[in-house]
Amino acid sequence: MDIRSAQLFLHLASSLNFAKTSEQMFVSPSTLTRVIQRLEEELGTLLFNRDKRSVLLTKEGVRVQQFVRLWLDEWHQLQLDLQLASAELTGEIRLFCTVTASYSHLPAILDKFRLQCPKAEIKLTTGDAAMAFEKIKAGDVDIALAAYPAHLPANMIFQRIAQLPVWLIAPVIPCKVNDLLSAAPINWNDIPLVQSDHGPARSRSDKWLADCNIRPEVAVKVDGHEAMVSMVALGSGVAVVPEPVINHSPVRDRVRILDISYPFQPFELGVCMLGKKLEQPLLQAFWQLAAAKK
Amino acid sequence: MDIRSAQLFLHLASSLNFAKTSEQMFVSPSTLTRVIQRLEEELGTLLFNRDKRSVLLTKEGVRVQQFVRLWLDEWHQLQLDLQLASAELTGEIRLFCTVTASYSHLPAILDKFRLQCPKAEIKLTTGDAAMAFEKIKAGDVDIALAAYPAHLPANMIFQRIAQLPVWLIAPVIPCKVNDLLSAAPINWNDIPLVQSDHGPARSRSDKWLADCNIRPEVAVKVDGHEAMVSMVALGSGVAVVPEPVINHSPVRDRVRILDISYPFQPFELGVCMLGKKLEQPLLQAFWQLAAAKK
DNA sequence: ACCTTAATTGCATAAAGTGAAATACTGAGT
DNA sequence: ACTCAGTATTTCACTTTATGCAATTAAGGT
Repeated sequence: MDIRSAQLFLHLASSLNFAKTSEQMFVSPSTLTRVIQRLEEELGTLLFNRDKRSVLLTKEGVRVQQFVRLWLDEWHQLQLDLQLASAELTGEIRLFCTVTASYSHLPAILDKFRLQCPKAEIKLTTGDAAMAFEKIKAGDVDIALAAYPAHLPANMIFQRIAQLPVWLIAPVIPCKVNDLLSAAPINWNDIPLVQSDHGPARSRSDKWLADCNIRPEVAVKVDGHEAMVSMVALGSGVAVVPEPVINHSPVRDRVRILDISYPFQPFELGVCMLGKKLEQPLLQAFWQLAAAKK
Repeated sequence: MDIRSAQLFLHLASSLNFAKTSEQMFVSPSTLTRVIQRLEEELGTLLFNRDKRSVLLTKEGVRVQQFVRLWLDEWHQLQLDLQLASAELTGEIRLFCTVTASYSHLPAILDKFRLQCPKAEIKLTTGDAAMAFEKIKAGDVDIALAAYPAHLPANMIFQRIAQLPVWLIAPVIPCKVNDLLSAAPINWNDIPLVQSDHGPARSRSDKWLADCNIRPEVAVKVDGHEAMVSMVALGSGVAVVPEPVINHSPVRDRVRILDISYPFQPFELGVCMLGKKLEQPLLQAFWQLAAAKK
C-alpha cells in the first residue's frame, strides 16, 4: 500500500467505474485493474464486487476506504507541517546562473522556492559558466546553477538536475557554408566553425574536432552561446551548442541541427555550492528542493 | 511512502544506526540508505542528520516518526478488522489433493487457513491427479489442489500457486541402467523407462519420447509418482517426475537427476473449483488466501 | 445475432529495487 | 603520522516489478 495506490483506490471507491477513474487519474485501465488486484492480494480480501455490469464496494472495501481517507488526510497534514517549517525561513540567497542554465530550468526552481520559502530573498547574478565556480569559491555567491565542470573543487558539492543534449547547428539560408555542407563527402576542414572562447561547449567542440581529426579553415570566436547561435544563423559557420540555447534563441528558425552521428557528451546541468553551506537552513531548503522531482 | 519504507524508517529512527537496522530488518545497507533517501526526497526534507560519526533525527524527522507510528498502528488495526470478518466463518471445506501436491504446498496453505478461519472444518481427500476434476465435477469435493490439466472444464476456475520443475531421474547404485547411461552416445532405446499409467507426468514423459524419437526397450508401469521414485532407486530404469516428489521421497539419496538438456514443461500447481462456488464465503476466503504470497 | 461498453489479461518493454563489493570519510589507537 | 576499524554511501550488475498497448472476455442493449 502506497500513496498512489491509495489515491486510486479512493477514487474508484467513489466513482465505482474503472474506466472513469483510470481516465481521471491518468493511468491506463490495465494499471488500475492491477493496482486494485494488488491491494486485494495484500489485504487478503475482495475490495470490490465486480458483479455483472456493476462495481460495488464490499463491506471490507468500506472499512479500507475509511482507513485510506484517514491516512491520506494525515499525509497531507504531514506535508503541510513540513512545509510550514521552511515557510518561515527568512534571509537571502545569492544565486549565480549561466545564461544557458537560466533558460530552461531556473524558472521552475525559483517558482517552487518562492512557494516554499516566500519570505526569502533571492539575488540573481548571471554570467559565464567559467565564473560560476570562481564566484562560489570567492564567496560572492552562495549557490550556482551550472554545468558540471571538468574538475569540481573538493569542498564543493554538486547535484545533477538535468542532462542537456548538445548539437551541431548550421544556417538555414543559402550561403557558402551550406554549399560546402551539401558536398558529399563533406570536407569539414573547409567549413568555418563558430567557437566560444572557453567553457563546456568549447571543450565538446574541441573533442569532436580531435576525434574526427578536423582542422577547420576559419574559426570565428565569439563570447557566449547566444551570440554563437546568431552568428550561425547569419551564415558565418557551424557551431556546437546545447539544445536549450537553440530552442530559446530568437533566431531558432534560422538554424538547423546537423545529423552527424557523433555522440556529443551532454551537459550535466545542476546546482553547486560549498559543502559547509548546507548547514544554513535556507540554503539547505533550496538544495533539497532542487533535488525534488516535481 | 509504503509500509515497508515506513517500517524501515521507524526502526532507524529508534536505532539511529544504519548498519544495525539493515541487519535486523534483513536488508542490505545500500537498500536502507536508498529507502531513506527516497523518503527524504518524497517529503522534500532531511529526516536524519548524518553528522560525522552519528545519526540523529531532525525535527522534521520527529514529525514524520509521529505520523508513521500512527499510520502503522492503524494499518495493523485494519488488518485485524479484516481478519476478524473471516474469523467467524464456520462450515466445512471438502478438499481434494494429489499426493504430489500435498508434499510441498498444502501444509503452508492449511496453516494460513486455520489461522484465518479457526472455526472452519476441513475434510481432506488424497488421490490421483486425474480424479481431482472428476470429483469436483461430481460435487464430491469443493476444491482441489492439483496440476493444471490439459483441458480445464469451462465452469471451473483455476489459480496458479507454483511451478514445479520436472526432471529425469536415474538410480545411484551400479546396475544395468547405469551401465547403459555411461555409454556415449547414450542409446536411449535400450534404457528401461518407469512410467505411470496416466496423469500429467505421463504426458510429459510421452512428449519427451516423441520429441527425441525414442522407443524405450522396456516400459515398467506403476501407479503414482512415489512408487516411480522407488522403482528407479532400485535400478529398474529412469523416470520423469516433478521435483518435490524427489525431494520428499524416503529414497531421495538413491536417485540422481540426469542433466539431459531437454526442457520438460513444469507442472502448474494450483487450486481449482467450480466458479459458482466462489459465492460461498468460506470457499472465497480459502481462494483469496491461496492466492496471497505470504 | 450483432454491436457496444467495461473489465481483465498477455505480452513486450521500461523503470525500480536490490545486494555484493568498492569507496569515502572519520575517529581512535599505536 | 600512519594505519585500522567502523559507518554511511555509491557503483555496478542483475532481478523484479510496473506499465501501456493490444487482444480477450463477458454482459447488455438493439
